[in-house]
Amino acid sequence: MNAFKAIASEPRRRILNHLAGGPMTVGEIAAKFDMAMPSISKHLSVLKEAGLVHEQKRGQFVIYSVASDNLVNALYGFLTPFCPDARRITAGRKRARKSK
Amino acid sequence: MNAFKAIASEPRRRILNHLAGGPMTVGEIAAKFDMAMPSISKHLSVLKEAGLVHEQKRGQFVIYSVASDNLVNALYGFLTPFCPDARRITAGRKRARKSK
DNA sequence: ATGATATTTTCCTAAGTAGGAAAATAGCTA
DNA sequence: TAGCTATTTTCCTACTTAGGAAAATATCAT
Repeated sequence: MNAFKAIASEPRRRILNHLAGGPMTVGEIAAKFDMAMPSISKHLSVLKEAGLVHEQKRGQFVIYSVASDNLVNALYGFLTPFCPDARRITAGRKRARKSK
Repeated sequence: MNAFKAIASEPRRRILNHLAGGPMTVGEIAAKFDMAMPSISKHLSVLKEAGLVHEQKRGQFVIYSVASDNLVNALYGFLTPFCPDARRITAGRKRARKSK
């Protein structure tokens, strides 16, 4: 159950949540976070290892997407409205989507 | 959301699961795990900090119990039947209860 | 092939964590 | 009080992780 370790990290939870806005490339994700791309890439590989995201190569790009079929993800999505911290992250995502 | 970090550790998930059998003292818990009592005690304090267990002092004993009102715990309980690893842990608990 | 862009890998350092042993604390009982 | 038991705290070592910089890889466009 690596998924628990994967979501134990706040940066990864934020990435996962940002990714919930739809499939996107590593660069698009990195642009939204104050973190170097290699670090983002490593977090993504942890999430992939845990089965929480899917990866699809498109030319030079790698498109990541939430593994919505994953039960843990589903539960986390369900949990979000109830947890202050998770809610804060979600609020940030909505803000980001609007301002785009 | 320290709960995620708390359940990211397999020993803590096992402790939590063992504790689901009912309230018990640190010694009773430690007896079931191949780990020194101080280590168990520290794991319990992490779980308590995360709000996943309750603590009640009874003389020289400290009785711990699952914080069943905690949403994360509830979700973990729900998740158990679906996850191979979680199921293995649960099986261990049932075995332990029967052999008592 | 050359150059440009996207991503990952490698290597490093700083920080966090797990677990044990021994000491400290708390509370019971005589 | 002293002695006993239960638990926690402190201190230590080994291991893991996060994150950045630089190098390597992959793919596209010329």
